[in-house]
Amino acid sequence: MTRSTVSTPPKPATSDSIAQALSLAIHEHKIAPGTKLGEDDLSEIYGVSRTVVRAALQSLSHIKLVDIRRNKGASVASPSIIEAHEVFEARELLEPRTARSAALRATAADIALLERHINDEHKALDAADPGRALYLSGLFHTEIARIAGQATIAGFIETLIARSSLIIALYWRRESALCEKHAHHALVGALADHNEQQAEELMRSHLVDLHSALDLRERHGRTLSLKDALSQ
Amino acid sequence: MTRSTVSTPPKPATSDSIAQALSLAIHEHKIAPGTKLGEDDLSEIYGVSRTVVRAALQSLSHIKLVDIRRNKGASVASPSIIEAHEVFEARELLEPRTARSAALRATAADIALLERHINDEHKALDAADPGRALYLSGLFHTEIARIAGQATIAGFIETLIARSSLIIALYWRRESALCEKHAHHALVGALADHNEQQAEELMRSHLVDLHSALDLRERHGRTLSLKDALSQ
DNA sequence: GAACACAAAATTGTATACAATACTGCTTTG
DNA sequence: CAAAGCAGTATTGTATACAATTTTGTGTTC
Repeated sequence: MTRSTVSTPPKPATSDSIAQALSLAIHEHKIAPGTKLGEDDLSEIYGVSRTVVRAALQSLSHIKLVDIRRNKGASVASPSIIEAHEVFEARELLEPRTARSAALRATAADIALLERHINDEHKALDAADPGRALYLSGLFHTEIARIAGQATIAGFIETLIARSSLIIALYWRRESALCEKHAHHALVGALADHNEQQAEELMRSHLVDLHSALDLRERHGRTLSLKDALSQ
Repeated sequence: MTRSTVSTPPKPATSDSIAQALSLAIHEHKIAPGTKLGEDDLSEIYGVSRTVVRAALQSLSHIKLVDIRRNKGASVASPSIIEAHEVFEARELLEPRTARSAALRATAADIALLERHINDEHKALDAADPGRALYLSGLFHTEIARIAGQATIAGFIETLIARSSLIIALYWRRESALCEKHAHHALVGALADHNEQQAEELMRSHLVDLHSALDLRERHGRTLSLKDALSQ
């Protein structure tokens, strides 16, 4: 996006930039849950010492995006079925309320921004880049939390959405025809109209739809934990 | 508590143990908001290198207990009035729901544990140790979140309670006669009876009481941000 | 041939050394 | 005398070196 020259410019990567790059890659499903994140590999990739890589990994582990086990190193987290339920239940608790607040406070600029987000999302889908579409979809939710003006809760939601990305990578059912484009569009409409009740209700049903589009049966649970235990 | 011998035993402190020790000290108001947390000082105190101290500080900064600014080091966070409101609004959103879930799931052992907590709280108050009483009071809330069985939300609440401790240190009004002992006791009663509605309502009013016992007027805001800007 | 034991390699945890930045106090100057 | 400039000190940021632990591969034994 920034510079499309041949090689990456020798920009001094900071721990934050590395965390963000990894976070983006995870969001876009470029790195699968369970993938080992070796410190030496990353330090070579980003041209910094392990010190700063470790800081980035620690940062990501605090939001449960990566899993650090002592003397075992870091790997992309793979949430269990229980955790998956918890994350979506938390979202169903927080986000409808947040959408209501956002409906109260949304300005014309906010609405325009959200519509641009949706537009980008469609473009990513048309470009057959579902990873980026998923990332933008998460950004849409984050943006609503920001509009609501509750930075604390917005922070929580941000981590929940990050974890949702992992959950979707693990448990998404192909069969379920997801058409959240409409859901997002309707939500923006409610926000633009300052219709609090509708915004809250649309957000709730949207999240319930997402939640039920996951395959969170037990059988997978066993497979997952075995695979998890084996994965390096 | 552990060993009351003369000097501290040469136990190898880990980054987690340091973070917990600092967290406890902040909870108990042994360290005031704004206090500088120099890396060299801490590394000497705990007998480890700055590496592990930095990890501990980073960990605490992620839950907003300490504030790290580049090239400026770490200091105990001092939440603004806006942040204070946000924290309590978030608590008022999360905790009543959590209390409801806890009322459903609380076992006899849970109730006994909570009653022991309240007892300890009273003992700390009698021993004229309000810092410890405050810490135990926070632990009471954390425990309820744990009983509710939603680890994700419980984690959020834990960070909110930690930040509440800072907020209370900054904005508590002496005048307000706090008698939350009764509130906690009544809450345990509702949990023991599995009375969801009452538990939710008691928690909500308890939090509203706490919130309104803070002095969050603007005038302090200016004083605070000035002091904040000056405090190294 | 399978299982165990042990040695070698790789990886993470911690400490230390060096570089960069911010802070302090003095001197100088108007 | 106030204010700005400058040198010295202190503190943080990063890289590297070493220690500890885990993993891997090989050889031995039953």
